[in-house]
Amino acid sequence: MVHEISCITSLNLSLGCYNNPIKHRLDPQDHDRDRDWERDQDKSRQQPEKKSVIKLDQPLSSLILGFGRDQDLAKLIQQPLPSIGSFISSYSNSTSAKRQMDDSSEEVDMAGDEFDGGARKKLRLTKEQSFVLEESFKQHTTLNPKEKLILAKSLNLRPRQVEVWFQNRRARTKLKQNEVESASLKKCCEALTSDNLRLKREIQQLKDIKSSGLPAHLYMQFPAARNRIMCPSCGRNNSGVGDSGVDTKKSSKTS
DNA sequence: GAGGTCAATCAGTTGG
DNA sequence: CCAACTGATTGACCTC
Repeated sequence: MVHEISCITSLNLSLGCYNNPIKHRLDPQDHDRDRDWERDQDKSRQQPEKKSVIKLDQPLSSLILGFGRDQDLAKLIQQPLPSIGSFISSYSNSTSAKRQMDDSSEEVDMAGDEFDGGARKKLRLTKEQSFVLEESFKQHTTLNPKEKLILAKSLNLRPRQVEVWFQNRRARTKLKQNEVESASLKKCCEALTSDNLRLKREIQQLKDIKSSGLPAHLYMQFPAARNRIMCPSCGRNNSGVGDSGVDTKKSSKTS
């Protein structure tokens, strides 16, 4: 399988997001936390990048190799892969996103054009960034501070963004899991309800037969009396309940 | 109190 | 156009 990822990095904003003039409600703690990181990034933010096409026979396979905790993550920043070097997330709006897809050959300097008209633009992680985050998440659903920093640095993201990604990922994984669980519980409940209904009908049927005055050896030939009933909790099959409601299999054993 | 996670929510983007 | 997805924020709570 060949993954072809087109990176129109000239259209991406190389982490200029930190100057976002209208980034509202920024957590002051996060700001402090990320300040040092931003200073580091300022240096590497300058070089404009050209469009590059990355072909991955095995998508970033070298990254998957043993994502241990710190040491393995540390390998990320040492990766010579061009894709790692060009992990540049972008703030996109519908127009810029379209431009990225439709007009990929044209170089547009977006560095000073992150927000037009005061509209908030949303960061979209690149495929590569998402991929690495996903792989990392598969290994560990939480990050320690060191891992967070390493991952952030390797992906050209703020530590806070990595943190938020993991938070959201955990929340949404849990949500999906709950949906699956509730669906299966609903199915189970429906099955039990219909089973309960059937059993009630059978009991009524047996009562009717019994009240008709037929001898036991005759009415036991009716389906309702012969049916084997499976206990939903233990999964054991019980013989049809007679008028006493006693498990006939058990009673025959004991007698 | 610092630093972490989680739940709830908002809001921009995307795809049908 | 709308539902789904997803990045981001906020506040509550927990642990050390």
